Amino acid sequence: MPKLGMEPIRKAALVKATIVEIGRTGSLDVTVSQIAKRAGMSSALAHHYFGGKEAMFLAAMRHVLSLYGAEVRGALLSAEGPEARLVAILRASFSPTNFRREVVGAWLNFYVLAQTVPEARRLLAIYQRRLRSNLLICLRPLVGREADALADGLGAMIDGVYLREVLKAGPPDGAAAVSMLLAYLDAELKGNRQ
Amino acid sequence: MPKLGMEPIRKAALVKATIVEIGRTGSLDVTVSQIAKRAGMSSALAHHYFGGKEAMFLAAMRHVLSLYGAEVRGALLSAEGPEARLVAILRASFSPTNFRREVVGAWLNFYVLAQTVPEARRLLAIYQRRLRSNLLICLRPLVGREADALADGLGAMIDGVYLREVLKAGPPDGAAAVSMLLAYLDAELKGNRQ
DNA sequence: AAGTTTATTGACTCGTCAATCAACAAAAAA
DNA sequence: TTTTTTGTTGATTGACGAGTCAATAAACTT
Repeated sequence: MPKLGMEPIRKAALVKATIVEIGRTGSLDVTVSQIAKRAGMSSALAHHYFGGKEAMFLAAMRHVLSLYGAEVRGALLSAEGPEARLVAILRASFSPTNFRREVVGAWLNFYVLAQTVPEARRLLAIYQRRLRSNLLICLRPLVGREADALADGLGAMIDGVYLREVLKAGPPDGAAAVSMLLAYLDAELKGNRQ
Repeated sequence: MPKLGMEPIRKAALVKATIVEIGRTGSLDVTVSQIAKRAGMSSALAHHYFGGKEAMFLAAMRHVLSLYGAEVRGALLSAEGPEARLVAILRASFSPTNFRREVVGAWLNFYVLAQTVPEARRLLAIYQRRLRSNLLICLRPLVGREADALADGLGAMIDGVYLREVLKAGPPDGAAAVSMLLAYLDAELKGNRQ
C-alpha cells in the first residue's frame, strides 16, 4: 500500500480536517484521533507528520490566514483607485471562502489559542498588521490623518462581525456584512469630504 | 471550623476565582482544582456547591453579564437625552470594571463556550439583545430608520474592540475605545442630520 | 539481493482530571 | 443529649487522551 510522496497529501488532509473539527465542535477541545479519523488515517500517523497537536493547530491557522491573504491579494489585483480597493478588501474578508461557519469558528478559537501559544499570537498579529496596512494605503488619500483611526475602526468592526457570526443561526450573510462595513465607511468619507 | 451560612460566600469566591482563572490562562482549560485553590478551598467543595464544572462556568458568565448590566443601568440613570445616553452606554461598556484583561479574556471564552453549551449561548444572546435594544432606543429619535443598522454596527464594533484587546500588550485603554466608537457615531449622525 | 528510506498502524504508557465517597467536625434542632 | 443539618477534605475511581514504540510492508537505492 505505501505509496511514496504521501507527506504533503497527508499534511494537507490533516490541516483541512483540523479546521473542520475545530469549527464543528466550536472549541480547541478536539482530539488528535478525531482529526486523524476525519482525515482518514490513524492518530499515530498524524503525530508522525506533525509531531504534536499544537503544530497541527498552527498549521491550520497558517492555512486559514494564507487563504485569506491570497483572497485579498487577488481581489486587489482587479481594483483601481482607493475606494474600489477598499471595497475589494471588504468583499474578500466576507467572501464565501472565508466567511463560513467552520472557518469563523476556527478564527474564534485561534484568538483563544493566541492567548496561550506565542506563535499563534504572532500569526494573528501579522494578519492584523497586514489588514491595517492595506486599509491605510487606501484611506490616506481619502481622509488624510484620520486614516489611522478609521483603519482601526474598520478592523475592529470586521473582527466583531466575525465574532457575532458564531452566535447567529443559519448560513452567514457576507453581503449584509459588507454593506454594514460600507455604511460605516461612507459615513466617515462623507464627513471628511467637505 | 465549620461556620454556617458559608454557601453564598463560597459560591461568590468560586465565581470570582473562575473568572480570574479563565482570564489568566486565556482558555476554558482550567481545572476545578485550580479554581478551588484560588478560591481557598478543596476541589471537592467546589463540586459540592456547584455540582460540576459547567455550572461554575455558567455562574461566572452570569456574574460578568450582570455586572455589565448593572454598570449600564447605573450609567443611564444620570444621562439625559439620546446622545448622552449613548455615550453613557459606551462608557459603561469600556469602564475599568469591565474592560480589564481577565474579564476580556473571560468574555472571549464565553463566546467559545456558547458554541457548545446552549445555556451559555442563551446568556450571550440576551446580552446582545439588551445592548441592541438600549442602543435602538437612543438611536431612533436621532436617525430614524437607520437606527437598526447603526445599532448592529455599534454592537459589532464593541465586540470587535473587546476581541482585539486580547492581543494587545499593556493595560486596556477604555478611553481610546470609547472615542473610536464615538467617532463612528458622530460620522453617522452628521450624515443623517442634514 | 541486501539495505535503506518512507508509510502506516495497533497496542501501550503515562499523566491528568472530573466526579464520587467515606469520614470527620461543628452548629442547630429535637 | 441525641439527631440532623451544614461544612469540609483526602483519597479514590474511572475515563480519556497525547505521545511513543515496535512491527509490518512497500517502494527506492546500491
